[in-house]
Amino acid sequence: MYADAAVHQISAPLPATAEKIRYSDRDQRVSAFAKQEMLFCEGDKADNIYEVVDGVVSTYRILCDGRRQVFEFSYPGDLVGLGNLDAYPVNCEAVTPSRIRRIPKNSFLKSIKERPELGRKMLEIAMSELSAMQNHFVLLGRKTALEKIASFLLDFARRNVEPDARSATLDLPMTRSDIADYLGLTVETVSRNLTKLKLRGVIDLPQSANVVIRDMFELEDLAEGDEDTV
Amino acid sequence: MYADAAVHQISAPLPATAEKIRYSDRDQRVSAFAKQEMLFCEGDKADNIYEVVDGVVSTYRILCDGRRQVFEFSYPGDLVGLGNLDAYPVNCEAVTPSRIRRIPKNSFLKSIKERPELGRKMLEIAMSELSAMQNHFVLLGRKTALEKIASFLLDFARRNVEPDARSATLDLPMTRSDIADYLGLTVETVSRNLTKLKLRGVIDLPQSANVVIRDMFELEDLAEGDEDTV
DNA sequence: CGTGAGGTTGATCGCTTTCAACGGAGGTGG
DNA sequence: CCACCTCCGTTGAAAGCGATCAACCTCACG
Repeated sequence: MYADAAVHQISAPLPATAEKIRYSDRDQRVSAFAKQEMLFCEGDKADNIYEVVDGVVSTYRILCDGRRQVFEFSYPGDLVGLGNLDAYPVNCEAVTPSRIRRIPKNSFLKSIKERPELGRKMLEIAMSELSAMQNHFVLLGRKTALEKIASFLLDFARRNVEPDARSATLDLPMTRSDIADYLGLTVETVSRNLTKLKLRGVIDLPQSANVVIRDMFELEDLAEGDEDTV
Repeated sequence: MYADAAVHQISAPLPATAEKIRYSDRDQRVSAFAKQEMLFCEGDKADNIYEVVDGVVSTYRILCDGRRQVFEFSYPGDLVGLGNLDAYPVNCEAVTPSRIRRIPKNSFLKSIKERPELGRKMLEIAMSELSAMQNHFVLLGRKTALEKIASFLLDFARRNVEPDARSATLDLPMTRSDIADYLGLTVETVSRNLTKLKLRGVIDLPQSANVVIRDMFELEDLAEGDEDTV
């Protein structure tokens, strides 16, 4: 459902790239992670890069007093753990039971060195990652709680349904706490604003993990703060 | 002062790279921009990349209702306008009078294609950019106003003074409004918290653009929210 | 059936925003 | 050269949004 790689091109142009990376021992390196199991921790030696084969993982950092910021959710085809530091600067854990391919950083770098076009592809990916992050800066810095929730649902919907759909059914793999820490809110505020959207008739919430977007366009308006005409 | 390229290695490993890019018409492409003059606007055709030779520029986006989010300040040696989109997704304007080198995107891409090691260098830069952005996510999503201000001053100080200095004098090139929009605050809140830091004796404010950090370590504590022991 | 984690809702608090007034610095024109 | 004006920054008062604290609900699981 949410992990449907087939409809996952928009914000994750990685599959094509990842597919080009062929290792002799490629499939032995895929292993399973339970929900909430760590792929790696902040400070661990950054020897590997990970490709999400199936499931969802989150990347986050925790401040000394417990505050947490989730940086991104990664979906099948996405790579995590990339970076030029010796140690991972972030934590990474499975949000759902996942299958993850471990790619030794050395061989990854070697591949890039051997095939410049691969490096350019990676650069392209990094760039589009950068521009995707700009949207999130706007969200964190300038949007209200309601706008954040609307934007989040919309982003999630866009990777799972055809672009011009007017409605959508989503199965959110992450908890309210994950969402809150991704949007810079508390769980209570996330919950309250989901309820608010439901009362306004923009979405439906058959179950807590199941969101039905009734009107995509209205949600888009709310996400941009265009108005409050509901 | 703030534009001292010599002490500008930490967050901008670009000079070395930029220096490797030699064009026959290299110096003809440097032009001057007045304060607040736009280098390019959101939606403009992204034909050029710009290197800050001297001065400071800001990159930002504005929502339809006027809310603004500044993504970054770029300093001498930094490149702006990179990206794989046809149109710039952001606005870019000079914060101070600046000298800017325009680099046609074509020739830039050609250079990368011709010299793979340049592409790898760029990838490295993009990566470290990504990890720098993570710090800003934490700041925007989880830090209080005081922590944001402290973090901002600290970041700015780190690019202008030797790493182990206990105090520092800064000349902030940007306005309170720029700072506010960078930190996701209002000008009033920025002003109030600078005053608060001053009253606590952590900083001094001889003039509004001039900040003296009296105790770097204390500022670091405040930036991380370690405590409020002042 | 009991238990515990995740989710929702209510009441209250407090930080940041908003609205408003004022002060100072720089620039322009009389 | 000075008066004026405008922009930027600061400060005060009040409002509002999201956080906090707390209770309760729901559901999966042992």
